Amino acid sequence: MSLDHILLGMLHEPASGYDLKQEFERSVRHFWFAELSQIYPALKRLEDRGLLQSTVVPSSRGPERRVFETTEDGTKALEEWLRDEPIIAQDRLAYLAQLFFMGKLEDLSETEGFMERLRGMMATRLAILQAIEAEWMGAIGVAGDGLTEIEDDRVFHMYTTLRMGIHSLRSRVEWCDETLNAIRERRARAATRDETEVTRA
Amino acid sequence: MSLDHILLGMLHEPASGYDLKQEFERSVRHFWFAELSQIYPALKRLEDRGLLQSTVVPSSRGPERRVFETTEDGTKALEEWLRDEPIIAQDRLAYLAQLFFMGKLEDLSETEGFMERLRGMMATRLAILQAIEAEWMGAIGVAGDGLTEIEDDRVFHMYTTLRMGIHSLRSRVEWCDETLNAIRERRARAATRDETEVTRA
DNA sequence: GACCCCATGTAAAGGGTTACATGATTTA
DNA sequence: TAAATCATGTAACCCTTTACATGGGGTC
Repeated sequence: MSLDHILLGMLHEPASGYDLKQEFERSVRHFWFAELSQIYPALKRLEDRGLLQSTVVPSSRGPERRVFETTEDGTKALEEWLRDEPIIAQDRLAYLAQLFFMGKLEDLSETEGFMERLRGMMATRLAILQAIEAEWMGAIGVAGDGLTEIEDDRVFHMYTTLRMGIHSLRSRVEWCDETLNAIRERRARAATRDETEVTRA
Repeated sequence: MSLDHILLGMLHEPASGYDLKQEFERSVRHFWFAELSQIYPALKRLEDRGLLQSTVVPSSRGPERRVFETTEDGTKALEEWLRDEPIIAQDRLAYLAQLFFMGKLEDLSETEGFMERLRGMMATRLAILQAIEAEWMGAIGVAGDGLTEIEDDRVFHMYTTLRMGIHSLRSRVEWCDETLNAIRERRARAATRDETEVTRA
């Protein structure tokens, strides 16, 4: 299971479930999401299987913390997963399903509105990733091509996943634009046809 | 739930669960996937909720077929869903998670192999979608820009989803290439550095 | 006779979301 | 004193995957 391996990957240094949730939001949010209510039992499972071990430590503020660290078996399991074939899951894109059947509404202005809202959402996400990229590049003091100028190999790997998000969202925005153009052309043509008919009548 | 609505969308004419599975493979496979064992109970649920009704009919070959058709309520439910906001689910891209942590292997050739295999998979999928597009364009006898030349609005809607798949996979392949180039540059640089050190020693 | 396609399902297990419960400390 | 943050969890439900069960008809 991927969540388990992501948790193993994040535990290069000891951390609690709560810490790991923060880390999720900070660093892998663009390709994975997990609720706390999913993380806690996952950590317990991993400990039961001997891939993690935990100790309870008092917290400076708030209740006690259960802090996990990787065992040797945990590291082995992670490396095995990293050497696996690329895991590609089935896409399930509900908004494409909506669009696919939207012809049934027999009103292209519905589709136009839908695509405009979709474009907005995609563009917002793209802007967020680009801001993260800019911030990163600033932090490491890199000006030109991040991919070749990054020193650290670990940072390089992380950065490539951000690049994927940017490529992907850019292509989605482009697709929205292509589609919106086509819709507008179709609507314009339909309007002209109607006018001609009205004039003729 | 989206599966339910996709089934409603597909039932413009009466069909059995088995038929609908074929239809899944034929027409929405690039953005949705469902097992038969998921489709049968889904149809039952929809019938219980009054959005579908079914009749059992004998089959020319094999066992009896349970054929479903939409009710008025079913059509209403579908249209409501179509008028909803675009539904964007959380992406969960396991292969990006693998890549994100792959620096831990401390061997860029592992990453290179991984990215080559990933590129292969993406390119294969892209080729499949492009073949479908070509076939389609041939079938409707359209030569130039499909999006504006398609007559039927329903066909237009379906075609846009195929275009999304093509855009998306093309951008993934491009990202793989960008990443592979960067990896090769890094490896070349590392090799040069090693040589210099060997010469010096 | 073996195998594939037609056709319908159930059952168990895995993975994810939403809601609920609890309670301490810090900040406005 | 109210709200936010720290911190850990459980429970119910929903969706998906995998495995199992059944049996007729046609083809090699």
